[in-house]
Amino acid sequence: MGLKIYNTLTRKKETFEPVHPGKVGMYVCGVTVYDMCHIGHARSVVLFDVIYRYLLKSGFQVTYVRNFTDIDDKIINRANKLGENWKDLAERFIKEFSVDMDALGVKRPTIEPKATDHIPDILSLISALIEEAHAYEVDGDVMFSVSSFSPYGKLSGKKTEDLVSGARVDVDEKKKDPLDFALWKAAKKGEPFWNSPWGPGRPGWHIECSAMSMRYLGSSFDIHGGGSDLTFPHHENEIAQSEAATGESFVRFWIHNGFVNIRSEKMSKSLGNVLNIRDILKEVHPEALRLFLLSSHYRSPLDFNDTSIREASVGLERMYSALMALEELINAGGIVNELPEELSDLGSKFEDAMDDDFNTPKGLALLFDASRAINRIHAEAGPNKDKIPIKESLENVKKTLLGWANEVLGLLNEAPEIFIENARRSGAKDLNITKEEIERLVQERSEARKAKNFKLGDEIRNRLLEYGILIEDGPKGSTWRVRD
RNA sequence: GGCGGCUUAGCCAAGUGGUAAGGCGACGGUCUGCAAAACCGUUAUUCGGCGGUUCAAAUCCGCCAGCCGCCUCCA
Repeated sequence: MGLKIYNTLTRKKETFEPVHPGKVGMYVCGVTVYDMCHIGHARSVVLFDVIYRYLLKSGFQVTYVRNFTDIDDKIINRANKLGENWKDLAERFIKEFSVDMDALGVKRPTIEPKATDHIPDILSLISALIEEAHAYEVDGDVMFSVSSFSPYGKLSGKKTEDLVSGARVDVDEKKKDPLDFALWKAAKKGEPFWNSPWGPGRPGWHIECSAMSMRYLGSSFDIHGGGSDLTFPHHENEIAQSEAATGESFVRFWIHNGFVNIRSEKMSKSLGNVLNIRDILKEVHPEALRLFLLSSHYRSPLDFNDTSIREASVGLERMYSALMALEELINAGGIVNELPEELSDLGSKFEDAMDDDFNTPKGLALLFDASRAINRIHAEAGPNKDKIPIKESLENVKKTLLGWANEVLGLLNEAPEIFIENARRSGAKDLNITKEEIERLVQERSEARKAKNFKLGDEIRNRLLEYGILIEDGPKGSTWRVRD
């Protein structure tokens, strides 16, 4: 069928064909490292992680570049405020970022370049732009001349006339045109700087991404991604800088993800509702967060609230529970030759879903369909081997299921029985009763029940319930879990 | 003001011309001493409203209503 991707540049789904057959160059705007990462960052990173994983699974040789912006006004301001060296601050948050990404099960990109490691690339790119009269120097600053690049606005769909009349563009004495933007900023007193042909200073925000992406992927590459807010001005400016400098088409496919809202409100520092990844993961399993982030289409807005994240956790448990049932069926082995459609077609249907602009909600629906089919076999077969498919085909189902759920979506990494056990016991440390005491009471109740003393058994069950402990009686005896 | 997007069951959410995926919840059932958990089943004659195009529309076009994003640092 072939991969189709919605391209912001053309506003259409287009068939994906890389510049060099079999190889993909992908650049995604990373984070400015001045604070902890929030759930909005998580959405973007997880989306492109899934895209990266899918391209790899499709057989492409992928060079995936995700940068760190480690020099910027926000970093300098924060460092000054905290009395910390700006470089130390940036390094500190790069480490924190990596901790969060590892926790989220995000695959490391091929290259994670830092802006400050690429000053020579940035300088030569700026020099080229000045030579071609696409940029000019004023008092140690270098500005890009927007009017020198006629396609300006092609990504965001903006017309330069509209932008000029929109009164929100800063008027700056140094700019020949209000739309011009800084490529190089002259250092103010006490600010970090690098030497340049225009004096000491530091790179503007947009130029670093042009420099780093072209450094690793060439002047024309396949995919560039980021949050939808970066479309303008950041990505628009990247196109202008890069294409003005090289005369080549910069990027084939622009992919932008939608925003995460918090309880129907925009997440912002002023509203005080910014949710850090670190804090969320104290309450929520990382895979549940991934499932949540992938449960609606990547371009749609996504609302984070107690219900939505709870649903994701429950859904994940459902998948693990089916995986456990599948493993039991494999161990039992059977004689049935055919598989239900939900299991035999899983691979090709999942691929179709992903090929259709990375339709992860549809993919998840297929995984739930497969889960139900597995559970149905499990429930109907019982101990009868004549109702269970043969071992080999069940093993193929598991391979396919994990091939997509695990390799591509980054879910179902754990052994199911361990996952389910942990999910049941999570939060036990916050209770007013020790684990040993719980175990003792459960044991006491089991003995009472064995003696048909159900009155005492129920009494103990109620007592434990007051502590927030639920008893579950199964064929292998009684177990307990923390009530939600 | 300019540009773009969205509106599908109680809630979340796929579906861009061929007659409504999936999840949560709710309800019914299996299991159980009774529960719980798990599992199974049921749950939109209809896609914001009104017109139009078509053999056929949630899907295309027009108008109206409501919501949202970007235009300024932002994933």
